[in-house]
Amino acid sequence: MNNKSSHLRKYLEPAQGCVCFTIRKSARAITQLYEEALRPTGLRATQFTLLVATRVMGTVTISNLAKGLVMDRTTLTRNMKPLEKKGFIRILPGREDRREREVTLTLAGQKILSAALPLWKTVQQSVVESLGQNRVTRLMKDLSVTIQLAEAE
Amino acid sequence: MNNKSSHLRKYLEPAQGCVCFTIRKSARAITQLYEEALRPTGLRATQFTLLVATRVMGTVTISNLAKGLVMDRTTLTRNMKPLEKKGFIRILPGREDRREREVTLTLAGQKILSAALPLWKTVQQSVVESLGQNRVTRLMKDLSVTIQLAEAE
DNA sequence: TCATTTTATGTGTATATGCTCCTATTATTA
DNA sequence: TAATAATAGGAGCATATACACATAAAATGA
Repeated sequence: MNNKSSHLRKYLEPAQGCVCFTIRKSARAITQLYEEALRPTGLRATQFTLLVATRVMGTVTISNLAKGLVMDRTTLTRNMKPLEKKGFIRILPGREDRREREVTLTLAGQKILSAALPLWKTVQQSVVESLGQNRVTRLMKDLSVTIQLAEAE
Repeated sequence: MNNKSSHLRKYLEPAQGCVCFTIRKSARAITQLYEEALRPTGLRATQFTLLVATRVMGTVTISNLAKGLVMDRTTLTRNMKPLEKKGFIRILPGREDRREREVTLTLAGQKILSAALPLWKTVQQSVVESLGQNRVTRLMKDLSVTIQLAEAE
């Protein structure tokens, strides 16, 4: 046994068994598929998510939206920038509380979202078919528990 | 039913059922836990991963390492920069093939890795305990299948 | 051998991520 | 009510991510 492999055993577990690494790797992998599918719209995976979330939540503040996305508040602010620049969302000062900033989907935002929806549906169905509905359902549940772990902090 | 919610139904599935969104959200959440744990070492989650991978693979080229990590080659090149700057890895031109660049762990890299290992172990065990070993095992398997989906491209 | 192709890598650009420190506004309390 | 605390948000900084394009070197083929 040479010097290189003498203590390798120690590092096989953090290499292969690390929950963080595996989830991050999977995030990179799955993002490839969705971004490939959304490319005709010019939307990134995150951007599609933000538009959908804004659509579902209606007019919403930065912090509330960030909580729902388990995303840092400052990250969300910056992620909104490209969408605002393209005119898909509008950010206005809160009327009741002037500290707040209210995010709203514009008409252009609704249009791009409508265009993106069938593309999302296609790749989503493709992924569900490849993985199998049972595995997807199970995976989503298990990931939800993982997410709650961080939310509990 | 007002105008706002009239077609909301369409967007509940992409909001709650999107595999990409859920995995990415989970990646953000779990990364918080591991980076919090690794903070005393000054290593980010990705950096710890890169050091471990380099340790396990021994001297390795950028492209081969990128394949193993399911990470874009150019992403890996840039991710290596902070580690190189801190002296944890060394990148040298390939001796046989001068196009290649060989990544090696330095002594300082081995030291920081040794220091980080128990911190990783603690947070990993904590996560496994919180999620339950069964769920973790299942989750890792399901995520592996997801990763293979992108590798098949 | 020399032209062509393939391979390994880097750069420019844009977005994604979150921590620390800062300001403005609202809420609380002495 | 005035001082203080709490809250919402932004800016600076560093890292993470990957596509398009460019370069250098090795492999291939006529």
